[in-house]
Amino acid sequence: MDNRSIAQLLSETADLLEIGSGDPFRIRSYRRAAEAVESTTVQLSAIAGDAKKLQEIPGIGKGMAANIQEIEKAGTLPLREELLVKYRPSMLELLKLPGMGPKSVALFWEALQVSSVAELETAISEGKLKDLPRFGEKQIEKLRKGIEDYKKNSGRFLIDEAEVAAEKLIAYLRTFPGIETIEPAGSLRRGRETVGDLDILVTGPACAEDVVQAAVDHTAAYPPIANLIAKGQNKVSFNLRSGLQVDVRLLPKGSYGAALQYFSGSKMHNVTVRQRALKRGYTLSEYALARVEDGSFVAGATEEEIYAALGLDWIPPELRENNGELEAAEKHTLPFLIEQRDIRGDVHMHTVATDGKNTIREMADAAVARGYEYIAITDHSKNLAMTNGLDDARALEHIQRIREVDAEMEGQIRVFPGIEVDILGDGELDLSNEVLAQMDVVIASVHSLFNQPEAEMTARVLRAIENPYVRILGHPTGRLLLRREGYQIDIGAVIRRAAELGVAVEHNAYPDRLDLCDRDLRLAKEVGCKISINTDAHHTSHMEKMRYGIKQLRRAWLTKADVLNTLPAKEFLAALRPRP
DNA sequence: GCCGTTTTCGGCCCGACTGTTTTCAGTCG
Repeated sequence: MDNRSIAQLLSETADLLEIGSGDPFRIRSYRRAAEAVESTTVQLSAIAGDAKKLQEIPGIGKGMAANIQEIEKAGTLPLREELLVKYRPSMLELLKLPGMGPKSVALFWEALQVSSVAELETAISEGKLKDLPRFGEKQIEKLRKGIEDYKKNSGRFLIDEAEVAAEKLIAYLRTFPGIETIEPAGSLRRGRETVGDLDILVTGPACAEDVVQAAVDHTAAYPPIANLIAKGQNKVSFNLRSGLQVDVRLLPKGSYGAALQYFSGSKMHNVTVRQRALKRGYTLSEYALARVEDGSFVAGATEEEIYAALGLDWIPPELRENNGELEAAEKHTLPFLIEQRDIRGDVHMHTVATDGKNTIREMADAAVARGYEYIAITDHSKNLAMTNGLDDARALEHIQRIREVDAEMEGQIRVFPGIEVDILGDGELDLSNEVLAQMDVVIASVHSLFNQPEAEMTARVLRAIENPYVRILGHPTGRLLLRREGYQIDIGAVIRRAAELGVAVEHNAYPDRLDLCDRDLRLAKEVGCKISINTDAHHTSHMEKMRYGIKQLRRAWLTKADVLNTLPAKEFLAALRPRP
């Protein structure tokens, strides 16, 4: 089993223990172990036979090593199964609702036998929550809203999860002789932040009509399949254990481009493209572009030849949303979208000084390996007590160490001193201006001010960016995909004011964050607000997540020129808001 | 359940916010 799945089992066990109000410290060690498993670079299945090696991972002791061995052997662990008899698996889903913790799940179960989102919804509409302690009007309304938001997103998966699932399947399919090209289509290819299901298109000699059956059988024999939905002539559909639905289509080379175009969507883009085809006497299907009068073949092997036959430049999948991309493709004015390799630095990251997992030096080395020219170390400030946030004195010491590492790197990379300072309830920052003045990169972030009225929330953030030392606004909307809609904030007003002040707004590239949606990013570009894209890395491996954020920027039509950290080190600093 | 020991058990990042209290529990980061 892969590390991610092991981590998930451990973390679910922690949740269940918490619902059963187990020993809080025992619960914490399950969570810590889950985190450790997730972030270790060692593949656990490779060392599962050796309990000593497992225990070398910090957070894994004797008992947890045994648990992991049991998971490898049996696919689950006894404690979890035991708890799932007592409680219901659907309770884990309840925990995902905003404001729902283990205590509330336990309460609803004991008092009302409510164990799922659907049952909770019914209980609310029947007014059964009213008699429960701690649940007044506001709490109930919050839950109602939370369920609504949850239902909007449920059944969708974060882009990185979908991509990992796609990569594994692709590696498996590649082992079959005669399969040459495999590509994900659908919303994954368009770079949507979440995907509903996975569309994989396959071609090669093995997909020719007369021989495709063997390749179809091979696909249907993919070991991780949890539930085979359908196996047809050239299509296999199934669910993975995560619930993600996958459709694999095996197509002859001649129609591969047409299929890729068709299944990449979006729906509205395709409608417009087909209308255009009809106007020119063609008809476009997932098999080919053909003449209307006699059905004769015009194009189909590649997307390029199809778009070209319609008088269009090839359109990057991220732009296929019927937002003017056809007009631009016709006039040859499609933008040169930003690419991963344009990014020269990641300027929001944490170290062991607060809640990061690596040292300053380790982060710097990892950034060198990625080819970056600079990074900024921006640990938390004291208001985030649980992260061991820095106060003025510690922040000053930390800057000193950052400068030392910067010198150690001897120009291989620049390491800028910075801080992610917290915005307090009154819009003030929790470190002194004297200290902030020492930092190259001051990111002001909202962290813990949920459930404020929108006007209040917006006023606080606007107040915070008036502080002349603030150079970047960190996770400006605070949204967490699939879990919560985000802070209630007038992001338009914030972006406009940031533009006036010269404060950059951050797009957090981490897949469950992806702070700004494409609408916000387009607005930022429109009003001249500077944008910086960062991963908020708490571990060297997190820097990899940059590519998911890049897709969002591309979807918003952004180019290299629109993003601050595509600049070389000196120019980057110079482009930040000038210090007083 | 992990860790670090004064090796055998005690300590384990904690403060802010909210809504419900009438002194606090639950959730969040």
